[in-house]
Amino acid sequence: MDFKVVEAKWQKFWEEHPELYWADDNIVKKKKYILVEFPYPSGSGLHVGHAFSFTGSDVYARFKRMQGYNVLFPMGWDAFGLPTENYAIKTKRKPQEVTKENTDMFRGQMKRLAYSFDWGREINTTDPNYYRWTQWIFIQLFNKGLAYKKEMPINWCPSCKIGLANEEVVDGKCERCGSEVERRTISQWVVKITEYADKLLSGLQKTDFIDKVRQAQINWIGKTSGVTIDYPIVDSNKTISCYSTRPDTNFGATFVVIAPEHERVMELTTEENKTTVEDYIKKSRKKSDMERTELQKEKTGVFTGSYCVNRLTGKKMPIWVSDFVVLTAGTGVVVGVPAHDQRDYDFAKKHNIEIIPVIVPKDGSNWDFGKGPYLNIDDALVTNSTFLNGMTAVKAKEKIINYLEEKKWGERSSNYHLRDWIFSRQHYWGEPIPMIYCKKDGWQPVLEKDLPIVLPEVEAYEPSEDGKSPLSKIESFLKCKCPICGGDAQRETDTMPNWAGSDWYYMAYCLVKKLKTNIEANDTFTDIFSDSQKELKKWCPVDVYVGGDEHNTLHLLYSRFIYLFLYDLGVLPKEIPEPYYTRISHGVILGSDNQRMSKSKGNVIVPETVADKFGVDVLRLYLMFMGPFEGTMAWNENTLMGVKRFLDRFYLYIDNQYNLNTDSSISSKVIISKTILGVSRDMESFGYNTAVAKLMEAINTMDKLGRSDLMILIKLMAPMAPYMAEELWEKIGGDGSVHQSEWPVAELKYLREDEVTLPVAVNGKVRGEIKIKNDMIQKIDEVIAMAKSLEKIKEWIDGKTIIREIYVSGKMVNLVVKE
RNA sequence: GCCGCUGUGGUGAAAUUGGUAUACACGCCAGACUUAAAAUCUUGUGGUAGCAAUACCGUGUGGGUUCGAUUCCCGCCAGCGGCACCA
Repeated sequence: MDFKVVEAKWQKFWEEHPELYWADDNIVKKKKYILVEFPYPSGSGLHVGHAFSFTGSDVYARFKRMQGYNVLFPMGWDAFGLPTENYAIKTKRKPQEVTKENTDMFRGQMKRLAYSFDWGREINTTDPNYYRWTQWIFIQLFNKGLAYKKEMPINWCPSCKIGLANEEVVDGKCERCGSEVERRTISQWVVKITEYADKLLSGLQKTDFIDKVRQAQINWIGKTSGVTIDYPIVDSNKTISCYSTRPDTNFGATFVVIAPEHERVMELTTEENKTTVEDYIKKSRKKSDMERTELQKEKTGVFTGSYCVNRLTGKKMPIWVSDFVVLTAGTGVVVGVPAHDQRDYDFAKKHNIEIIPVIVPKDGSNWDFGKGPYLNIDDALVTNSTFLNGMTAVKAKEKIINYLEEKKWGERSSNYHLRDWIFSRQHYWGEPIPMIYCKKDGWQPVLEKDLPIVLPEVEAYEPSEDGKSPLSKIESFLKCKCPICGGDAQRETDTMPNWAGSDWYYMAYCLVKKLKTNIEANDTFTDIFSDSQKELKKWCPVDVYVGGDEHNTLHLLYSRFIYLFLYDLGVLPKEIPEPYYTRISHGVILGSDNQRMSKSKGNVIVPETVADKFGVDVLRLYLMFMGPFEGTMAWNENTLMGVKRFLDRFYLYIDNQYNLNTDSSISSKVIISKTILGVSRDMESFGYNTAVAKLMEAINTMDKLGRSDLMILIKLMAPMAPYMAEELWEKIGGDGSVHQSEWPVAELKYLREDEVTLPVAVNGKVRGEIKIKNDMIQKIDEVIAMAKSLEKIKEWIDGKTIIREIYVSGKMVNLVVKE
């Protein structure tokens, strides 16, 4: 088979028949929404990771279509982002143009690799018709009080010249470029995702994510529960609040520590400590997050001069400042119980603070507090704590929280690892945040009729040292009128983070036809949403969401949040509380040296090159055969050659007999039925490696087949090798496109074998086998008698006593003997 | 430290979820075709012993449950991924 000729032929055919892969909004048929993460269209084209996940998803989509589902399998472009902006700056071109080129390239490559996307639903996050919706969503967040402007210390990447979300900082370095991140204080838009922490947590129960993903989400949200305790400040009528998950140890509290960035630090600092505290704050501000965590053994800190009172014991506790306390965790102030917390212990030791044990081992043994804190919770009893004495730590925690609440000294509360979401980016190539600042009216959202706020075409997009967005230098963009008073006002010049466009793209695919609807005077976006209930109800939730592990926390959480928010807003169908039903995480392909592919290592495999050399079908089949879909596996040219051999053999096998007038032999019929069953089951669970193995086995063991069974084989092959299947389907005279043919169903009569081979074991070790007719399966005594009469078995049981005879119906016989 | 995952031939990996361990593929050995090579095809291929039938051992490791464990339970070892001074 000359794959180049065949590919060209069918590519043309598919191009002329896009309806093959259209999802139908109107037809009454069971639906399947199969979503694969849309790519960032970089200048280097589709890489092998894309090819892998797209092929896996495509095989599933084709399989489901053939099974009679109305399949929605869309594709689009997550096209805002720094690489394009940087590239545009370097080449002095417009990001819009560069994006257009890149998406054209990606689309072409995808079509060549035969992905059966519904191209009628293509979306692009940089299309103003798309991002006006992204902007509209932001306005809804603002209107509900979930988006607010705040002076915030941010993670600043000096190389990208951009503020980064906490999530984008890895090991104190910029996730993209690897430069050391600095701290800067900038006024930023922040989205209160924390308000949805509990809903994001409980909503997980309505999904069927794989455990790994579910756990990742739970850990990321990181809910703990405890109590916020107010400690009165000495010589003041104020209090200071600390969050604690271990109030059961609170009788042992001896000091309080406040984070250096905390707004109340100076208020607590007495005159004589002012200079030392100020010095300390300055020093710790200079430290990057990296340094702060690197130096974790050394618990530095200074005394503020103030004290507060532990009302449980009446003890005066000194208030210290230390950068081991994280401002954004809890209240940013920590109560120190050195006897039962490693960090508190280290701090107390260093600064000579009293250590009071209040938890002891249950078994009465002595703990040497000179060596370290006692951290055990399970086998511990409370002591030295008046009314808590003798209780287990768990019981004491409940009791003390109730007590503190009664006394109004504290309040039961929860804390989350999840942080509010910094939404501002000081860059050009992103969605403009649709807000206006008026001196008189403050921050106001852009009126719906004025959406989208389109990115102006600019000459220079370089980010600047002052950290301001390039848009701030464009007068015509900056200046505007206040939507309330009509007076002079200024536009927000920050743009949105990359996540914004991908937060709701799976919904956009459903209502793609309405995305461009004109907003008339009386129309609103909400109206269009309401008008789209039919489409949303039709397709959502996403049945299978295929993506990479790297998006299991952030993207998945952000987009779930946006969905839950819009759901509460009432614009989404009531019966669909979560956007994604299942999540499949695809594996990673390493270079042939078992290392991550990278240009510097020279181990990059380009899918197009492989397709040029061996054909698309070989590439696709090989990707599916490499190993389990979720696994990490290395590229191996030898295995690829094996797959090529198989495809050649498969083609010849059909080509040699499709016009012979033979009938299938019974044994071949049996193999065909088993293969149908096995391949279908494997495809259902993304077990493509074993699906291919079963097809290989079939070809290896089968003799001549009749026409209808050859057609079945072609169909089974169609999702993975779409070109060859289409070619063979035409040869054999099948109707239309093989991809619209019906998925075969195994014939039960061939699956029912009339003879079963049973292994016979003695003491669990297989020593022989018997063949029994089907109607014998239930006859226990006869089967066991047969087993015992086997010559080979006799050798093992003669002269011994059979103490047990086990017959697992239709499975095996086991005889337990004793000397 | 916390959470999650993985460990099976020379290699990538299977095993219908407790019932013949190593399917399928690569690699390797031998053979056929060829002047030769490549390609293709055929046979063999977990280890040890044996000419052989066969026997014993064998799924990281040590225990346990069971007639029977790659599969379930407990401990350990190694590796991978994520989070981490979160109070």
